[in-house]
Parts: sequence; structure tokens; C-alpha cells
Amino acid sequence: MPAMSHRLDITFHALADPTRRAILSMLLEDDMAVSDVAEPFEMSLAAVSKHLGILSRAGLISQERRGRVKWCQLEPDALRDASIWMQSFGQFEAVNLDAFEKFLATEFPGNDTAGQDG
Amino acid sequence: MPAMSHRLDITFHALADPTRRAILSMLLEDDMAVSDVAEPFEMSLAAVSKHLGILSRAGLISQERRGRVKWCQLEPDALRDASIWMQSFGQFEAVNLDAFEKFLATEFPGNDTAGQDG
DNA sequence: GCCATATTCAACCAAACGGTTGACGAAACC
DNA sequence: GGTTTCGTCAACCGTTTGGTTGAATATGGC
Repeated sequence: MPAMSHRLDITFHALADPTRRAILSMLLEDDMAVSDVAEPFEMSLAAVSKHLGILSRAGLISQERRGRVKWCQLEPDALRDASIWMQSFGQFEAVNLDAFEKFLATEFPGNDTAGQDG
Repeated sequence: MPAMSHRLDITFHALADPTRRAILSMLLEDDMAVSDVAEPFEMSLAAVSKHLGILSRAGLISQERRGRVKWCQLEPDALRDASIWMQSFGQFEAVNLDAFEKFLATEFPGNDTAGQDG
């Protein structure tokens, strides 16, 4: 499925930049306005705005305009496909899903949603 | 930790290209010589060789020269850091296994270890 | 209405990307 | 030892990237 491949292109590309990953980390803590996102970076607001556009097009964040402020929110679901893709490699030797479940169990001890519907 | 950040740059960048991901998928099945890796792609050997260099520098594969043949081997451990990084955003309620199965079916159509009920 | 604030747009730039080609070096074959 | 095979190197090319700047487009406050 080429569409999927293209989405992985975009996702991984979006993640392949330290500024963008830092932005995602910041948004992990709270939603933020564009200028607040930009504040800690030593680059222009326009540059950060571009980064946000890339993250947004990758689906990694969503942006909602309220008044003249545009709020940015993390959309971690977009990481799912990429994460699954990666895990398919790490766990492939034991590709059976049992192993994958065990992996999830050790990696997210508190999480028992494996096997449920999304 | 800037070194880690730089490694993530390199890893994600390496993954952000469909040719390189396809190469990784191929190496999932078996170690391969450079020319065999290149064979299915409609691009020059030199181009594939460059891709392999990028994957190698990212630690995603290793290359061992035996005679005049250079063998390429998947190194899935290198995905671990990137995978863990992504999971730090893992609000997503665990990768659900249905999605994982479907994903494997579309991404590795020839591989019948995915989708088994066992 | 006017000014300040928040954000994007447009044009530009240097550097990196993904590809090509042709030359090259090293190993293998006969 | 000449030739073929395997793979990389070097130079080049067009495109994309990540950044800049300055102008433009809202929106909100007075």
C-alpha cells in the first residue's frame, strides 16, 4: 500500500529533526500557543511556524485557532503506525503475536489493553 | 543529551525513505549481498550503495565483506532507542494487535507468519 | 479607527538530499 | 595475466530542507 508508505515517509521525516522532537516533548506537558512554542528556540518565529506546519501535516500535532492565538496539541496517535512499523523489526524473529504481547507487557507493565479493539 | 538526539536524527532520517525501509524489509528475511539488495530497485547500484551506507551509519544494518561480496545484515537493535523515544509519547493505549496484524499483512504480504491465529 | 499582538506568506539562501554517470580498486575466474 | 564481477568514489544535477528577512493578514484592546 503506497499511501501507507508515504505516510511513514512523512512521519519519520517529521521526527528526524531535533527541533521538531523538542516541540513534541514540550507539547507532551501541555497545549501551547505558537509563540510560546517558539520562545525557547534560538530561531525565528517563522521557522518554528514552519516546523509546526510539518508536524501538523504529519498529523503529529493538531492546531486550533482561538481568537488570534493558535493552540498546538500533541496527537500521539499519529506515532502509532510508525511505532508499529519499527516494532515489527525488533520482534520479528519471534514474529508471533505472543512475543509481541510479552514485549508490550514488559514495556508497558501497567497497560493491559493489548488485544482490545482500538 | 545531545549525542542521543543526534542519533535519533540519523535513525529517523534513515527511516524516512521508502527505498531504505524496503531494504530493511528485504533484510528481514535474509542477509543479502549489495547487488542482490539493489536488484529489485529501478535505480543504479551506486544509489542503492548510498542508501546502504546511510542505513549502516545509522546502525540499522551491518555490512561484512567476504571476498568481493559485501553482505548486509539487519541490526534491529538500533531501532530500540527510536522506538523507546516514540513510546514516551505512548499515550496511545498500546498498539492494538489487530492493527499490528493488518499492518504486517499489507507491509510484508509474502510473510505468512503474520495473521496466524496460533 | 488605530495600534499592538499573533501568525503566516513570499522570496531568498546555503546546505543536504537522492539520483545519475564514469572511473576506479579489489577479488575471482579461466 | 587479462577479464569480469562487486562495490565504492567523485563529480555533477535538480529538488528539498531548514533557516532568514520583510511584508501581509487576522484578531483584540483602547
